[in-house]
Amino acid sequence: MSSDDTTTSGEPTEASDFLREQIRADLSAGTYQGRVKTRFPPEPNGFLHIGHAMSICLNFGLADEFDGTCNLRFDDTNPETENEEFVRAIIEDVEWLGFTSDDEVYYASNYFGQMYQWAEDLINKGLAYVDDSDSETISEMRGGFTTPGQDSPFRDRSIEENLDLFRRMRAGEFADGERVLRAKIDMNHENMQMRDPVMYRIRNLPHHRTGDDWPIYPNYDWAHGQEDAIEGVTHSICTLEFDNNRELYDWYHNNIDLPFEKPNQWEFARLNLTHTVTSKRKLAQLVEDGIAAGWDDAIMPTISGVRRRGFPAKAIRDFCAHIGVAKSNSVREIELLESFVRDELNTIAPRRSAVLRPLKVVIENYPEGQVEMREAVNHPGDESFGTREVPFSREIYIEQDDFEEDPPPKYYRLTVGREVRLRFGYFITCTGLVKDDDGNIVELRATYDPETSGGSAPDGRKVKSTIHWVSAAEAVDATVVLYDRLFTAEHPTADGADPMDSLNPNAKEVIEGAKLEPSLAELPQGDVVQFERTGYFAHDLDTPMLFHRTVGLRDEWARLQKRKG
RNA sequence: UGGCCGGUAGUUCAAUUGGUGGAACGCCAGAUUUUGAUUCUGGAGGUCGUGGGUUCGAUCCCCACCCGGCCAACCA
Repeated sequence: MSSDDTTTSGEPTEASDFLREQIRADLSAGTYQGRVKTRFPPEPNGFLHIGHAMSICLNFGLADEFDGTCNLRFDDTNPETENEEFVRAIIEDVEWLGFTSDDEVYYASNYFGQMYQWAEDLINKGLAYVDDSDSETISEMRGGFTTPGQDSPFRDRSIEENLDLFRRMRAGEFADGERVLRAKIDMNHENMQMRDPVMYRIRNLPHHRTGDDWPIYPNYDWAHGQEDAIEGVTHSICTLEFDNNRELYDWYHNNIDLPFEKPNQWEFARLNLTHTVTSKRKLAQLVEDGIAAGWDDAIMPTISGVRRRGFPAKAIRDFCAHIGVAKSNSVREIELLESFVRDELNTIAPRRSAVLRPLKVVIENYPEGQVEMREAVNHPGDESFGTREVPFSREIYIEQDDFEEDPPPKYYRLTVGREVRLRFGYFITCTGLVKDDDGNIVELRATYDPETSGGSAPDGRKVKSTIHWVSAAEAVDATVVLYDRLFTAEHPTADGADPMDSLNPNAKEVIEGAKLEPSLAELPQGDVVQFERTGYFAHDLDTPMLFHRTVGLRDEWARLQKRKG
């Protein structure tokens, strides 16, 4: 696999951090004969979330920068939770992020045979034994941080007996949980990971790739480092919480015959975001509880979710490059990610007109039945986007927010007696309003000034604001979904809190009957455009005329209102 | 409670490794603007966790303490 060449664009200066320093040091010292090989090793037990993007960009990015390679490898060692659907989704997400699989995809399950062989080697060296204890007993005998562990009564079995028992485990003679294979290290080690860790457990369960071939499955520590070694990985980069596992990682390597030089494990801080959770278990719960329609619902902080929502892959890559690799636990502000999304979308998204909450305006001095085409620029900052024509007529819709019967101070938009500019249209003056029996404003009356067709008045008079609109008869209807932060708590899991307690009931607002300019009926699904003045919107991947607001525009007026309380 | 990792603007990270601390986002103000957007300019904002020590000089080295994270699954 390799990344496309846009990955490192926008980062002209070579980044420097403890990982890159290390790689440069290894390179100049001639370690691994100048090879650099990394890997991204997801377990296929859920969809990738935004936190994984960091690891993906790091591993593939590093390989790219140092002329190395990066393997996409599925750490599929637990048949209880894994499946093919997750494998497919993960491959799709990695590719979408910009890292194409022009090479093969790797699977830990392909190495079960080799791992088994190495396990027998360890037994033969007297460094592994079969333990008949149940899991509670093993746990109790492991001791605690300040109390030593106790040797299992099965710890000193003969090599022959261990070999026989292990082969029978492999042959499927035992029930789940009946026996395990353990490394024989030190039951009084200060690092708990080293107190005779379990290498294999019995699970009489079909595996999505190996079927019923194996009744025993390797545990993480026994599997991971060996997978790295088999693939010739040089720099095995994982998150901080595996720090304690590094000693074990090394121990295994030091006690088996490696096909390549010993890989090294390095830890960096996982990416956490405010107001979101990045735990597969919690994400799975959102799906199970029906809060999300699926792992790829636009409300989800998964890669597939934010893709549906309209986040550009480049924005995510730039975001990851910007925050870099840290060695301390950190939580990034979701606003920072959004600012990268906004920044990217600002340069690539064509502008369109759409009225989310329509209020009809009848322009009384405009001829009935007449429709004229107005030229609108597709991007005010980039002429190459060209122009398009939008229909204008006597009856239009404007945003409900753009009219106030009793305007607060500094409100520049429409009110009775005030003149504003219609974007790409004329100046109009509101002359009156129509209310229903309940006192709701249902329609506005206005007049337009034909002299202002060019966007300004010949007499030089100014207007304070420009509002967007859509011609009523030609408008197309759409459903628009607005999103707010998923969790109201900044740190939803802080102090052991249940994130579900701070789930934002207003995280999703569905607006039916939005009025869009006609050209939007032809917008390809998946495309993202800017609805002028209201934000960036993605045309849903599956449902036509369903739009997700990717992110809003910066809104000075809203900020002003909020500040006033 | 033992081991390991970490503590630098509001926030998250930098600082070529002993020579009076930078960026981004956020915030504030101004300019431009047919999006209250974009763009541009400027500004506020720091007892480098605390206390000692070494040194001409410490964010950096040493010691102690405080705070946060991870580790006692047959999950990864």
